[in-house]
Amino acid sequence: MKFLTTPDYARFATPLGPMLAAATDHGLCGLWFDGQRHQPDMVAWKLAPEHPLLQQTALFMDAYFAGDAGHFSLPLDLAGGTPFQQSVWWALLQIPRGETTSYGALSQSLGRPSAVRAVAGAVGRNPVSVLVPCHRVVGRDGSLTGYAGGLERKTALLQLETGRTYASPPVCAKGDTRGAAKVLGAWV
Amino acid sequence: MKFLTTPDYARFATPLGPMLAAATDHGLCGLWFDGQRHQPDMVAWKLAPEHPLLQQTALFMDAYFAGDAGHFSLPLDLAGGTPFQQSVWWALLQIPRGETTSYGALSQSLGRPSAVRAVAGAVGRNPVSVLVPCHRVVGRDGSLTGYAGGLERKTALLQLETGRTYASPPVCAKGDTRGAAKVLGAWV
DNA sequence: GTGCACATGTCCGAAAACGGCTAGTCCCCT
DNA sequence: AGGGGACTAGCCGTTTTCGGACATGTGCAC
Repeated sequence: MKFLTTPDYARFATPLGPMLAAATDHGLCGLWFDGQRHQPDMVAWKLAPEHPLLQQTALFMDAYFAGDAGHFSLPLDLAGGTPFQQSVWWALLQIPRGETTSYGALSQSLGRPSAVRAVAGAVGRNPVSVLVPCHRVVGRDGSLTGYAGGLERKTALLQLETGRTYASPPVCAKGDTRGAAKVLGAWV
Repeated sequence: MKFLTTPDYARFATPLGPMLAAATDHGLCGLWFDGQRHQPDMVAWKLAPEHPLLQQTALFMDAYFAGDAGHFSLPLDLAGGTPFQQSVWWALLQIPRGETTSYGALSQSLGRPSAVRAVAGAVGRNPVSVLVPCHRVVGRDGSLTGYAGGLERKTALLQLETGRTYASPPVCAKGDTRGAAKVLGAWV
């Protein structure tokens, strides 16, 4: 995750915890939860709470978490990332609010049916959380499988969008202590 | 239970409750009571109440439940199912009206004397109820032991065919609460 | 450069569980 | 003795479950 120009950034609060937003001249280039994986290093970034786009973003997120389903029209700058990743991220934008898709279906729609795992990796590195709805991608069997911001947040986001309740993520999935430790490490 | 061509189906009433009949180009491929176990999923089936064979079937069942013992000559399509299952189903057709046989005797006549339990499993998955007389197979000691459409219906069918009265099935056989719950769930 | 780890899905083989059973045993009760 | 009920161990095709092997682009540590 590298940016051509040094982004401006700002922080704001949400019901799911503080978020960090970043913008370049071309648009919003990042939106991360605190403690999220794959965060940028922010070297030489400029704090700019009064940046118009960042303020719009904060306002929009307020509305979003209030349940407002309005269409968002903030300019996005997804130039950071490989061509493959970008194609995945743009594809994510096609998933309508309230719906979910699977990693397999997503990679099929990208014309790379067998690159499921690569797609999953790209989804996980989506720089603009929530707005680029990587949380709408779930396992073929409906299981949530993972989220860079933590499964709790993925659950909450889907619940907010669909109105349905989702099973809370297991503390230790399938006896995989390694994974559980990671999840805990990110949160405790 | 899978069919090569998507069957046509129709529903009609009987004294033992509504039935669902299904037919392919080759003949009658299914006849189920409402709530019967091992029902097909009916994906992409076509409702066709005017289908000649289905109408014949309904008429025949009317006559059957009226006590008419006439020989039936509807074409059957028993192609769904494994070779083993098909051999069992065809063997069932050899049991004359008014008679019963046992699972053990049936498996002996099939040349698999020790495959009693497997035969029982196949009998239970007979797709064409009543016409393929799986209800004429009882336990070695005369007990009715089971019926996918519910023991009440098995009792009624045998009573109709033999004129004899059968002991009504116990609400809770041999203290097996699990089984009893299933039966209740299917019927209530 | 090399190797490894990933927010997975599909496929395939092996193993286990599951029945619309039965015959044999053991016990208890006439 | 003899009959009936509870319990057990085999029986075997089918279904379900489980585990491993593959495929893939990328970032990161050596």
